[in-house]
Amino acid sequence: MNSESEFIEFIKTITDLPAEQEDKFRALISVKNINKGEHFVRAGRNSKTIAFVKKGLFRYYYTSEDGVEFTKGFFDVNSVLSAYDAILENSPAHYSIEALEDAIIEAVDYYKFRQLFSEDPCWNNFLVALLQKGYLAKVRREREFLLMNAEQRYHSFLERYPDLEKRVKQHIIASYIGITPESLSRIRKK
Amino acid sequence: MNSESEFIEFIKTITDLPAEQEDKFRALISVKNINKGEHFVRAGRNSKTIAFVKKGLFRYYYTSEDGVEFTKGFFDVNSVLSAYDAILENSPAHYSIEALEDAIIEAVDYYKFRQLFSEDPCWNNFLVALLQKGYLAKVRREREFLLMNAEQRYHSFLERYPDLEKRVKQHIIASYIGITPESLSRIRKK
DNA sequence: AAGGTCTATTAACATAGATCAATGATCGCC
DNA sequence: GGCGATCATTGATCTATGTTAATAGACCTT
Repeated sequence: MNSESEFIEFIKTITDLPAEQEDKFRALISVKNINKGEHFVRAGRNSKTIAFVKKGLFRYYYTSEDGVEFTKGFFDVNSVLSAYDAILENSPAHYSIEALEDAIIEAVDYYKFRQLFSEDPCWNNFLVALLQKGYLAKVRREREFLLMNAEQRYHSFLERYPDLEKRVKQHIIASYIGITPESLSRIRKK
Repeated sequence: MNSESEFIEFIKTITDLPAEQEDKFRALISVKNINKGEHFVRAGRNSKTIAFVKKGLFRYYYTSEDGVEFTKGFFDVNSVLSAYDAILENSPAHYSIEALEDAIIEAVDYYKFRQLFSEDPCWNNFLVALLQKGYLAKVRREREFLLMNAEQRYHSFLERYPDLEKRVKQHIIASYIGITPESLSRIRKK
């Protein structure tokens, strides 16, 4: 009997997964704990792993030259993590991925995963679905930066991530919205 | 003898294209002229066409509630145009796509194109490549909005689109950077 | 070439959000 | 349960960019 994999369950919600491919994929998975404050990816390092979040919460963030952090996004349970652009370009990641809560992930080496691609079209289907989701999220975010002021972006954050306001510190939310913690404090007072 | 298609040549630079698929795809293409100022996609309308730019220059732009335009991006010769998020969601486009110069495109109905997908994996390869490119562009742009001020974003624009400064009006460049034409004028004076 | 319509520049003022600094509130830890 | 460290709030300024408005230049069109 095989061990359970939530990653595989997740993939099955997106595409048909032949039993053979399922087994091959399962062999690539290793389960890892990441404690709050630890990193899955660090800016400046090459990365070659993708992972599925079984438990916990992550954020992606940039660090500017003068050390200020800017949060790109939040990834809760049932998300796929990766420094995908860095993997594709085989270059150091521009950003870091940090656990905001104690987490458990299922990690897979991208290059080993990539080898499955030519064996069955299900993987391309899966990748297309992931990319489309990521693309839609970025398009939405771009629209927000172009069209909205800080207060509107805060409300958009609340709508999109209704439970994160309690789970995430103010200064991290502020860095997601693109303002200072002081400004966010003032906006919230209203 | 078949007519030339730059769209097909472009696809061949990305993936192997079996002769049978090439013929089927060619049958879907219709060549169209779009004059400067005319639209390929209009915000608020459903769209179901993708197109390849043979000649000319396009921009994607949002229009805010109070009628102000914000340019998402520029698409020169050898680019693929589509309101892809709107097509995926089968919903009205949030943005418009306008010709900034007299243009010639090769247009293809997305749903007819989509029917080819199950016939050969080359189409998924092609789609993954397009999505990755789009995704990388959005990631870069998000980073710029989070980390850079207006002047830095202007210089980033100049690096990325070296020849567009001459071809595109100031107020459109300003709307891409996310500032007013007046502010851009001041930045350029330096 | 004159007139009209876009487009770009410039200046004066307004404002959102940043910065700096001080004070309070929370939270983990011995 | 107290103490230091982190985090949030608040107030006083500062600055980048927006707004408004006026002018000047560019580009058509007849």
